[in-house]
Amino acid sequence: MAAPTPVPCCAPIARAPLAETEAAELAGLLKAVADPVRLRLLSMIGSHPGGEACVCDLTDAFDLTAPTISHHLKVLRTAGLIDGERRGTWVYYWIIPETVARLGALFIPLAEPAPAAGPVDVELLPA
Amino acid sequence: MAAPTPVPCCAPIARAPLAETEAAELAGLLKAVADPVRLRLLSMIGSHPGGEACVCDLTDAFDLTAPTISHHLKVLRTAGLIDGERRGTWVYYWIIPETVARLGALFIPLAEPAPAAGPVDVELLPA
DNA sequence: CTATAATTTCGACAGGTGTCGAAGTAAGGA
DNA sequence: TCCTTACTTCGACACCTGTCGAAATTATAG
Repeated sequence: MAAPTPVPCCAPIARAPLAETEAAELAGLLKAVADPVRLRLLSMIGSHPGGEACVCDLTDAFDLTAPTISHHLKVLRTAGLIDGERRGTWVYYWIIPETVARLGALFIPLAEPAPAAGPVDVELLPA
Repeated sequence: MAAPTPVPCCAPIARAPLAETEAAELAGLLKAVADPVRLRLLSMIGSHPGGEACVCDLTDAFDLTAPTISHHLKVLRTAGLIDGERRGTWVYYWIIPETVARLGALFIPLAEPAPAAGPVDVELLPA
């Protein structure tokens, strides 16, 4: 089974009208990520060697106080985008890839501009 | 040439630390979409037959006044997510798929849960 | 040319959000 | 035990944002 799917067009968000509750939930997730600092935090955590970063590694990269960084990390954590734990003196955070992928899945237009194998005949929209 | 890429792991956002300017720009895009009403508007426009929708079609689906809907449409348009034009009495809007796809590209973890063909050994993160 | 309908712009206001400094908590070291 | 370091919580404040009603704009119909 390689392609039982009817190869639909467009991103999921453009395929069928979003329900009210679903929209509210997704908007919450998006709000968490719709901030330059949090976007960079997420990126720094995810790209850190080992897949996790200590808060001390993150704070120095910003012109912000520790409470502010802590606040942003809390927002990301509450949204389910990262998780973390204290290990001795330091607190480490890591990305929850499932949640990140959920965001991407909303907007991807079906297939990446990747070396897709298969009968991919992507047309984004008839314009 | 089908795959000169070294098959990287993770979503782009988790691959390398986002630059400050890039983060600011992307956050702007995300802010535009981080609202339940705008998310639904985008979805309704994109899924409308013909790929475009009249404002009159959109307004009725919400418990909001026309000025408010107009405001949200303006936010989406300013962000480059939709465009529109007046045709006679009505104003029509349509999605700009490029911009939507750009959002998705940030978060997709490389390959979809699709029947990927190739030496794909996706592990999102070593947890 | 006036009336009517569709949409946008404008001003105003309540509520949400990012930031800080000060204080609190937790762990390690002298 | 007390001090220092790492991080979080708490209050406060400026600013941004979603919403509305009223008025302006654009186009069609009489």
